[in-house]
Amino acid sequence: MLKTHMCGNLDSSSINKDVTLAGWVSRRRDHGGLTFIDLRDSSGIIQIVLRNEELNISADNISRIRNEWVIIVHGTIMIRQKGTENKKMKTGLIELIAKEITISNKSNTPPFPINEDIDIDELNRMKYRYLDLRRSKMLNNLKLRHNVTHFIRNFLSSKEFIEIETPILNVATPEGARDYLVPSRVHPGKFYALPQSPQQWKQLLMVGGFEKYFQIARCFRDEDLRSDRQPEFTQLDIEMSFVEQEDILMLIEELFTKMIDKLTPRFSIPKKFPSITYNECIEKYGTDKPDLRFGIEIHDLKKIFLNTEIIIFKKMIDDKKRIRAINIPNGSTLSKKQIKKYNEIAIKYGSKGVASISLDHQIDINNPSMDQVDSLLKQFLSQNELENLIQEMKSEAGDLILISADEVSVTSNILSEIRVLSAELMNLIDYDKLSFCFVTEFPMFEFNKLEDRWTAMHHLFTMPFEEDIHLIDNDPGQVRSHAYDIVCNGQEVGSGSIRIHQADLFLKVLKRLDIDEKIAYEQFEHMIQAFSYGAPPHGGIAPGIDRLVAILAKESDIREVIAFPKTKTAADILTGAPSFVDQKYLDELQLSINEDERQS
RNA sequence: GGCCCCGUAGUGUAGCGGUCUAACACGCCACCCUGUCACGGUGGAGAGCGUCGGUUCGAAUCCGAUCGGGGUCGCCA
Repeated sequence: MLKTHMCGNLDSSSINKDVTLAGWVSRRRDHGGLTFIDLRDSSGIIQIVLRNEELNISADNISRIRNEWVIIVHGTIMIRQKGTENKKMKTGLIELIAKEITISNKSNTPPFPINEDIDIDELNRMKYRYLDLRRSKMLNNLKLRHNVTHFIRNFLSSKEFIEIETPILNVATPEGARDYLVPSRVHPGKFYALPQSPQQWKQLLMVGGFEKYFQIARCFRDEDLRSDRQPEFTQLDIEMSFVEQEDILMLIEELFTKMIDKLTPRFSIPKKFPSITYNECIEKYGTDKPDLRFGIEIHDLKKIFLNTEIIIFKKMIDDKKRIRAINIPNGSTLSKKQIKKYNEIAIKYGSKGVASISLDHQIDINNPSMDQVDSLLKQFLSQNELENLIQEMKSEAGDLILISADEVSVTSNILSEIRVLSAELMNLIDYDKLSFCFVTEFPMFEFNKLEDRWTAMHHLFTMPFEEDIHLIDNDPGQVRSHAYDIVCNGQEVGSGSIRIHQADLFLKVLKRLDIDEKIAYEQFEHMIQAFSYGAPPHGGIAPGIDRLVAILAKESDIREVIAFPKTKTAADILTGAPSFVDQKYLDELQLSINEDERQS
């Protein structure tokens, strides 16, 4: 090794030791005959003291050293002179008195500051990602990511799981997300698909008798991106045989609580992760990924407004639509502008708006006076309705009630978004809290309006509730499944299910999904076959590593925990991928490109 | 595919119809400085405002298109 120690690992125990350090110049302070260099390596930063007269290189050469140059320094670790200690630095009690310096490599002036924690344009960061990675934030995030995967591997290994790799080149399947395709040279006209997840492989491993499998697996989905979605992402893929849903959930709960306890103890997490059913979740929070760091639950107001004079509500009830509301504590202090923003949210989801009822801070909650209510509905709202409303919403003086009346899914979208927005505005969120929960009993099927058919909500290997199987043919929307999500702070961090392991049930599901029997046999023959050779009951879960690490790193964008992420258009700025390829490759693959589409 | 936001020296921002041949901070270059740690001091260089077109006597500033980045809805079993 060109160095004997790491900068950040040195402390007072090394005083008077001769060491050789190597790294990058993070900052220099040139005082003429005396120069300080903050030397950075992957472990941290230490101050180097350069005295012209004590060095092997000329004063001229010392003054030429610049940020990000790579230097190797030999010298003695000394305690700092009294009064010159730096409490802000981990190594601030000591310093390296340099005797010999080797300049290993010079550096151009970096395109953005490496030694400051400021926001740089994303495009620039991606173009020079290797420099961005030198910044302490990225270093810490990727270290945390390593710690997470390391912990996972140890934890699952200790529970006798074994890690098995599965193929990247797979057969394309019609269901689910759009596949990334890879053309085959040996089979002209045929394509592999990159895995959306190792779903089928892990089930085949269960049939293969490995009762406990895991893999930290790369997955690919060719869909539009978001700050929490990359075209390639990593999931912790877990599958077990002879398990019930509860076994999987308990395993994940133990893994996550122990991991967070060890790696990021500053977070407070529930000892037990609460479980909530999908239906209850939608009723209370309007979403299947609720943020439970704060209250504000959705209430149904139908019974209060059954005989109302408020025409719009009456109409909604007659049309079998819903009237639902949330109560924002102290929300009467919100500005008109904010209320307008709420209405814009409602319009975004295709509704006309939200009705607001603002309660004065002086109002007597047990005997409310209409004079202390501010609302556009006021003249049609009866005293009785007001009282019932306050009681139902458990409102207090100064609160704001927001009512959305529309189809159930529309009110859910609106109220769930307003709920989170309001909690942020009213400072109801404790950002040191990780409110994990499980959402269970997802519907087996959902109707896809675009394709005019039923699709699998989780995936087509999900086990339906035994007692709901008879509904598959006639009332598929009512079939519950053994599919579950793990949710944290309003984000889905993983989902899983107990799987179908019997061929006949699988065929019944495929039929429901209107997948032609012949095609089904072509696409899934291997699964059907496998199920017919003593497939054990099995199930699993797949937490997303990127999202999990982002949450633990307090990052809102998963790109901040991925070394080389892609842009929103799935491009890699650094390397230029995707790119056009030489005609000879296309010829070999027997592919031709529509020239109209080809631009440079 | 729809909607929205952003694009000014190397970096981060200001300027939002004439006072802008564009300002500030950091960085950069030169010189000075032996205890600094966001070192300090003196001096200096560096952009014509993503691109194209339009409106106007006059455009970083207004309008349109386009490119790039980001957000969001759809989509993401």
